[in-house]
Amino acid sequence: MTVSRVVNSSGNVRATTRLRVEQAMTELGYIPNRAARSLVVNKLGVLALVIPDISNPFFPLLARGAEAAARAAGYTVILGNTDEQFEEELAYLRTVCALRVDGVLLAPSGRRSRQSLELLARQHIPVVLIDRDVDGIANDVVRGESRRSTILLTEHLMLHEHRRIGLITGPSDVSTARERERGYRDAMHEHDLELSRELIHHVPYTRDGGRRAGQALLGLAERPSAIVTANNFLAFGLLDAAREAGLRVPEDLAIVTFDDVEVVTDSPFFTCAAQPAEAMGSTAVERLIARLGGDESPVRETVLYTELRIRRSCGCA
Amino acid sequence: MTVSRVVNSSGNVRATTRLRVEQAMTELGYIPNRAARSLVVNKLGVLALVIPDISNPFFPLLARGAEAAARAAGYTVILGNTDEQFEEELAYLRTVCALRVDGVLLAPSGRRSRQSLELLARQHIPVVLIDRDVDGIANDVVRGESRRSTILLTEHLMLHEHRRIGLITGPSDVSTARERERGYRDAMHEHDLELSRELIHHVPYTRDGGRRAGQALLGLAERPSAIVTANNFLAFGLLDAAREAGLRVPEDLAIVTFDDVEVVTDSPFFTCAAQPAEAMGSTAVERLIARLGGDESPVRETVLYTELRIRRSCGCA
DNA sequence: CTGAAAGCGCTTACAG
DNA sequence: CTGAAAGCGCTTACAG
Repeated sequence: MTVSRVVNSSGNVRATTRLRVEQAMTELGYIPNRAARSLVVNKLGVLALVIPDISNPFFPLLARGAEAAARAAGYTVILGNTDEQFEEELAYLRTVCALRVDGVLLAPSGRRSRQSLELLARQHIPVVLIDRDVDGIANDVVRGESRRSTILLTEHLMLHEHRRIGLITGPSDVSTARERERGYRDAMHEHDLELSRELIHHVPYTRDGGRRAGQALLGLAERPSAIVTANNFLAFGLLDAAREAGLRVPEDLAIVTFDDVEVVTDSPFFTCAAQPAEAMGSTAVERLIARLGGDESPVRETVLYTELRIRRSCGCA
Repeated sequence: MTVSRVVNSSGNVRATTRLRVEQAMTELGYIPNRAARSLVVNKLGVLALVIPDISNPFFPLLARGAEAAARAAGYTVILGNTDEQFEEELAYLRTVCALRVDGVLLAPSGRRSRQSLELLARQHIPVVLIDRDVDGIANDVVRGESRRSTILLTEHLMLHEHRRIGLITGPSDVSTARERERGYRDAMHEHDLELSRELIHHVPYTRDGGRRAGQALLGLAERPSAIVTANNFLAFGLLDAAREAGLRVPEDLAIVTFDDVEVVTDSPFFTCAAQPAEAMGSTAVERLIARLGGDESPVRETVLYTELRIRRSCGCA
């Protein structure tokens, strides 16, 4: 009991007693058991972050932002990777429920993640969605601006006189993929450009997905002179396809994309909409911690704006 | 008690009783509290993975390998990022000790990580070092082969007739940086090439570090015609410096490096020693789980070999 | 200022 | 086959 008071610096302890306790603690290397503590105070001090693809540099950056904000608030983040598989997501969430983490940040794998949210709601574990939203259920979400940014990207291609413009986006299952498609469609429509089905491809958010969609688009009788891709992997895959087809970028094919991966690339090449990944992570943590602190304000959507970075892949000098 | 038997399928329970329990469980959405369980069985089912730089794609890959192996064995991995700061590492490890995780995988920040190992030993938490070793203390370690691979890289440059070859490696604090330096020195010595101090640079494992060291090397009165870098960030930084100096790679400057980041790069450009990051993660987890299972065999060093990938940055067609 | 009692949600060992 | 008792390492509320 007295030890507990010293550890938590709660209540009054005589100075000499405190010293004796502290000395014994360092002597024994005593570290209080937080799992045991959590049993009675109902707080573990741990937040779970669930991301769909750890090999996409966007998510590690987001994780770093989350971690920094969590640490500042005295929380530890545990990270889970789902490889875009709903089953893995659900399994991981069951585990974190069993661990009784205080809250969850979830970048959902897709539409079925609604079940994930239902599980967490039932366990009374607060969640903040991150990067992607889930249909049919209202939940706090922190995400990037997708639609408007894609309009800007598409219009930038039009400035370069492109009129036949293709789109490669992610699975229609994923909110960001749909929003980016919407932005593309809006821009094309707005400027009276042809919006044909063969110009729009939904594929997994992978390099191979981008390559396949690229092959299809570049194999078209009337091939597009420019293509918008919805993330960095898709852009690289498209670049692969262009090379295979013997096309130069941007001379023969202009490309603009979502996401910037400048940390791990040579000289930045892609004109892109760069999402503030770290800020997304930290903002989501702040929202979650507010909920943990008893904030009962209405469900909130926080949209962080992206920055357009003009590089060379669009045809700019 | 009966519920416990059903949950753990231990002991005998009448079929009808079991059914009633199971029904109640799904009805209530009951998920057993693992923290409470751990208090009595002394096992949490959680492994901590501590990495120094989540923004370096090498570590997320390693994390994915660790996660897959852990999941296969029924463990959950929690990930911590230390940003190469020993203080962060120690703080994170204190937390995982307090959480009473079953074991730790540690990619240490440097020499001072010896204290980390001492902390964990004192708490009787098994550790496996990963990627990097720590001096002055014997511990299981799973790492890549650094010295011999660097010899091969350096000799490959010699095949291209280079004789004045520079090295940019990480902090001498970090075992991989030292081993790679050793490989470079051995190769140079073996072939009677000049080994001068001005040709060897120790810098942080960052793009900026690579750039600064590159500026220094390329500013030399007699500048090297080829440079070995000890990781992917250093290689990109050197490329930046080469561009600033108006040098073409590989025509004016040949580069070979450690680590391959093909997932997130355009067409693979760097001739490199590619470490099997995922295998390192999974192998380390297997070692750790063996220790958890009571394996008391002598401390073991597991060295995974790298693959030399010949690309264009060295001057090969 | 200090400590004995009760309880958090589990499991182990024992009794019936 | 089922359940009451004790205990894991803590904290809360109370007594002294």
